[in-house]
Amino acid sequence: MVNGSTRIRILDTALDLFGTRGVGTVSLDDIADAVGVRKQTILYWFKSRSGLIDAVLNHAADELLVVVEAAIRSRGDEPLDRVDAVVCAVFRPVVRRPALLGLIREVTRLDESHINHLRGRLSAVVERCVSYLTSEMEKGRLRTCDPMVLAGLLYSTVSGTGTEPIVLETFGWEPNAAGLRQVRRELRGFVRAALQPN
Amino acid sequence: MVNGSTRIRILDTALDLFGTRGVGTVSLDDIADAVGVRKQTILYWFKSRSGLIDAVLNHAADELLVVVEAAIRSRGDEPLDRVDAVVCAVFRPVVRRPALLGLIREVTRLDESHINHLRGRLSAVVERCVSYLTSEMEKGRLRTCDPMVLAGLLYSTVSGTGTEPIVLETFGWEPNAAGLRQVRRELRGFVRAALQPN
DNA sequence: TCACGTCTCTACCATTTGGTAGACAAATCT
DNA sequence: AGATTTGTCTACCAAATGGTAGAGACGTGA
Repeated sequence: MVNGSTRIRILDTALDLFGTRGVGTVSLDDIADAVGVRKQTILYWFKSRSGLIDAVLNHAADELLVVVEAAIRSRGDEPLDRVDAVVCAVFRPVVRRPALLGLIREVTRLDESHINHLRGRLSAVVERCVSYLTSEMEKGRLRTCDPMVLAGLLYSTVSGTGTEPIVLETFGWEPNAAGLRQVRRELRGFVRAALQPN
Repeated sequence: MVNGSTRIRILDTALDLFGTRGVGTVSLDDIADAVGVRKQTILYWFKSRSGLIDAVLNHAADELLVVVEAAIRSRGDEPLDRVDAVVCAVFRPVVRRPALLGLIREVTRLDESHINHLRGRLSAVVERCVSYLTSEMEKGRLRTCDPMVLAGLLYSTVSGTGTEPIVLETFGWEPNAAGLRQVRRELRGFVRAALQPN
């Protein structure tokens, strides 16, 4: 039998745990317990912890790429609308799968090899975004600035907002569906204002 | 003898390691090695790992509070200039002590007790910021929106920019002094544009 | 000099970690 | 049926972890 189900379950569970608690603090036993299987089963499907991490990063990149690619293509010609669509797209996992952005954010804590692995997977979208911003700036339809850094700033804002509910709570935010919609609305307004051509 | 020097050295080193590599992945032995002392010396100065973490969070909060308080008071009346001053103040540690914001960002990964501890230390500044934004919005000198969420967004943007050099590198940024100045300039322009009243 | 508090050390310990070796059952192939 | 592959398990292991117990070096006050 092509029993991929165990493999997938491990991958999904690992993504959730890595993304919410941090890669470094989650042990194979933790993952195994959550899946309902023994640690050795994980080491059967993935040759080592490090191999599992790479696989999970791939898994996450896949999920993110699909979402973003679709959003980039969607909606009309106006750049503010388009960026808005991407922001919404990236924000969706915040609700549906909070661990996803949390995992991407873990890059900083990973070692060189994993970093490069993830970078390789994401570089295509990143370049797309930067060159899109560049061309729209040249047409004067976005506030003129360094498009590369701007892309980084946008990422930081969206990702930070999505991955740090605890920080938002410190600012007085309430973590429920209504609060989340509110955050998304403000986030969109914020980005729109920051990009408006002058 | 009042030999506080060992204690301070432990605190400083722990802050750096916790902030750059993540709290969960740094062991007492790692810290001890970096300080040039044995693990048991750490456990003499701090009653447990958890106690050390709290002490380090205090240490970080102190450092951050001083910087921010000073910036809030400085400069004239114009809110955009004032926010700009705070952004610059928070950005300074990015250059001088990259671990500082990195540690604050670790909140998400900590457990309830440490979260509350840190929250208690930072709540005063946070409230100050939010009420300041509120009053300036009422006067129509800032773009009107939810001041609480806005504060969170600003934090995410600044902190993310400062703590994720690796992400910025993925976007093509080069990590040197000139690059850093460039990032700061763009960051300030970004925030300014986002806050401009309409 | 002697007693005492301060500070760092060596020597352990129980638990947890990533990983290896190989038994065992079920399914698949010949 | 018999042989082989697939998937999960039990039984280990060496290294690292947070933590305890207590020895010894050092200076200070009586």
